[in-house]
Amino acid sequence: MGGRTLGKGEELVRALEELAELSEIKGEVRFKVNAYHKAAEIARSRGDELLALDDVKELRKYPGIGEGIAKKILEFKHTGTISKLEELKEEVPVELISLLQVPNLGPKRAKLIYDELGVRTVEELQAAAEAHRLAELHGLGPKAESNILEGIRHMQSTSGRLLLHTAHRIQEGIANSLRERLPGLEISPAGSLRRMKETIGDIDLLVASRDPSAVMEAFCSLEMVEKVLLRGDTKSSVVTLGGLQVDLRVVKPEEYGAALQYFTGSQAHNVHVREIAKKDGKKINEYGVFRVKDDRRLAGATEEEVYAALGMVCPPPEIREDRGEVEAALRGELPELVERKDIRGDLHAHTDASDGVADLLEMRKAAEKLGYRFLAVTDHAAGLKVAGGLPKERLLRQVEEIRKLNERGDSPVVLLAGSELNIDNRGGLDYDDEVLALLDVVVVSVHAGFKQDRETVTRRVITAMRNPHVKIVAHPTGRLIGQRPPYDIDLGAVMEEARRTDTALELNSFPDRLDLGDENLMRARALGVKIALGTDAHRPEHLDFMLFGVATARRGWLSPSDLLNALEPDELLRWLWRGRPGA
DNA sequence: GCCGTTTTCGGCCCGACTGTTTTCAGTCG
Repeated sequence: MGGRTLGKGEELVRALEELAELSEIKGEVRFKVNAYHKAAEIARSRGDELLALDDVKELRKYPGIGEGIAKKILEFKHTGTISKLEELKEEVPVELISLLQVPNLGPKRAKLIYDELGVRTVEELQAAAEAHRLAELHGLGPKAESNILEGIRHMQSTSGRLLLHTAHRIQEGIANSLRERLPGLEISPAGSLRRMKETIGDIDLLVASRDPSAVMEAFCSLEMVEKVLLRGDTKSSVVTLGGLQVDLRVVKPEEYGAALQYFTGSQAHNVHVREIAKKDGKKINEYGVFRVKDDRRLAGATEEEVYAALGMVCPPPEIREDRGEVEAALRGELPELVERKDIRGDLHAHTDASDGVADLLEMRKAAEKLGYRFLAVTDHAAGLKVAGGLPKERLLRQVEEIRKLNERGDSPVVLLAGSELNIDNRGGLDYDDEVLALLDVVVVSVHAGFKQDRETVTRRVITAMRNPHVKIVAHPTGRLIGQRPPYDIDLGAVMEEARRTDTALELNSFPDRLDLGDENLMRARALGVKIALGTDAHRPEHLDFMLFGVATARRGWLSPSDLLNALEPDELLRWLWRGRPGA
């Protein structure tokens, strides 16, 4: 979406990525390309941190950043660009990067096709392939040409990636159907689904069995299978009725841990782990961990023993992104990640008073079923007419109802009286301070003006945060995964203000939001900003979305102490009332 | 380009598959 500008940190990431990709197309040695990619990854999670530094020595403390890249980062900081990158752009058109998105086409052939045929874009590539001009090139043939065409078609037909929530549901359906046919089957998701990434490309499943053919037979004959793409002895791929690709692999039980480790990834994590193994005279692949000198097998049955054989504790799948977990696992100092059982309540829920479908009692009952101790009722405030925002009088009545319900003392769940207020164009809120002073939890969020410039949006949010009653900023970037990009907001400034004013930022756990996302959560954690998990439930079942909130929190390395949700109701209320007039 | 209680030079992750070769490069996960 046009107007959005990138933050300086994001621009650095893009510059380093372009450096990597253009170098790759140009044919630089792979190791140099890898070094740029690695630096881009470091910048992705800690870009602002890097740009705050002022000398090469400090920058070089980050593993993966050496003299050359440190100088480039400083150059970028001071001039806004990197001369090496500008030189590369002279030699290699930057549009060629888009060709690397085509499956079955990598940097070598992209360069060849550009040099020989002048092809720069996917459209030109398709035309060249259809005219059979690719097959004439040295090193390519008719097969390669049709594979590239197939790749372009695939790219155009698949609208993109699935939401984690959707992929998770499909995976559970498949696993349950297989277990019905093969009782006691050992089956696990692998890949990005097991790492609980916010979107999933295809579903990878792993099975441990001594009878792979029975598993293959059961898998390929599932009702939800539309088409079998390939069926081998230990690996099959199918397309489901919904058009989603599912890969299933079967390994021997003694290899299950190694295979799970291997197929869970991420790629970057595995590369790093294999480096560790190699330096230690060992080798790791999908079949096990081996000692190089005599090929002796050291581990393989469980992931724990696979990592232990390399002197590591087993990092939870959610953090296997090579963002420092490998080093931490070697030191035996992995963070204590939040778990579902640590969550004592939900901090964002709607009832039928605004645009939800269930009343206070029904929502409270759903919270009881989850073993919660509190539930924040945060219906929309007066200003948000489209969502049935509550007029002041209706809100006051709801607060009364909530107080009465709590006084009855017949539920383990304490209801918190709250509101989700809209931040208007000038940072103002729907109700007066006298009304806010009656609420336990004041949540604010942006619901309009998504196209405003960075400074305006940032100022709106920061102005709202300066109201001492305001304790939580909901869905801080406003993105809808796959539908709407984040609005242009300076999150660094918002996080700084959150720390200063003791305001929590939300991790909205609704499946298409997951806002803040993993990388931003890591930034918030580094700054000591508190996070509030809320499902934004509009019906009782939505409270279950907490699963995805917790998973995302884990991907952001959050511990129970980083979350308001791990507090007991009395501790939470103390936090929510701290520093407010009338408290 | 990065990195080093086995190295300041010579390494740098692993295996499978495919298609195009004449022994292997490119791509993928």
